[in-house]
Amino acid sequence: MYFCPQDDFDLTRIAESGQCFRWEAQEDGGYRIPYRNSCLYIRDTGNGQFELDCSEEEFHALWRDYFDMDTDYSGIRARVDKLQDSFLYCAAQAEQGIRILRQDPWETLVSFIISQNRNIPAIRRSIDLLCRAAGEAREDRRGERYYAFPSPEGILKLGDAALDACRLGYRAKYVRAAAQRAAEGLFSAESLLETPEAETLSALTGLYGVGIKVASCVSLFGLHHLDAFPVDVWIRRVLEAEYPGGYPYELYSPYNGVYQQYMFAYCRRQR
DNA sequence: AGGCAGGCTTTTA
DNA sequence: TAAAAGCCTGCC
Repeated sequence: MYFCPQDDFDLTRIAESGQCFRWEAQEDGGYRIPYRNSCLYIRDTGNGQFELDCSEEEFHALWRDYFDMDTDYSGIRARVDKLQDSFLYCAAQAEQGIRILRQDPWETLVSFIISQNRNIPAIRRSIDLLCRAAGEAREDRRGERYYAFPSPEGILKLGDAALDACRLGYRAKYVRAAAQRAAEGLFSAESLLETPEAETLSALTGLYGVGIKVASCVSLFGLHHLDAFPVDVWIRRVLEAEYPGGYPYELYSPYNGVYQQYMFAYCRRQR
């Protein structure tokens, strides 16, 4: 099918924005995207049209929500005043096309536990190894194999050696602990979607190996709390350099997380 | 109590 | 060799 988005929608900027780690770039410039029980090939044809290999029904049932098509990103960008905050204005202009995906909460939690103190290629590699080791093998619509993200039980079935082979380093014990809590029914990433936003950060930081940064990333990228504002080394530098008098969180609420994402991508592009 | 130094795996540049 | 979408532990 073909899809003509009426709002910001740039696959490459989303893929490189550091919120998702399992999109696979294809030779035709498109991407293969595994999500829940499906796997999508999507490609920008260049005429404002995107080619997808799913049915209209599946698009409306699954992918429209995944791409967060009910949120108005151009409207969110338009809230930034060019004169009042020229830095954020430039960042949002430069990174126009980014959206915050509605990703699976469990996958997002494990992914950002794995992300700590590592660069993006290393994160992607570990997640891929984990999916191959513990995820269910499936076939996409082209008959190519892909792996679902492993359940807590799937991760627990791995022995220490198998988990170490995923190159998680000292994070392996954090991943195992989260899987343990989930398997025991003491924690549910999915249920946080129904939890009041104010309680989610403490619920997440209660997990071994989850600090405020990882919890904020899970809130933003896994629970779609668009006001969550992860502060990592890049954002810390930006806040020091561009907002010496303090960053105006209240002004940009409830979309601080979206603006954070523009700034993050913009800064990394300048490197 | 709350802040800070040191350590942690592995990969990449 | 240093840095990388950090966090835990122990010390003060």
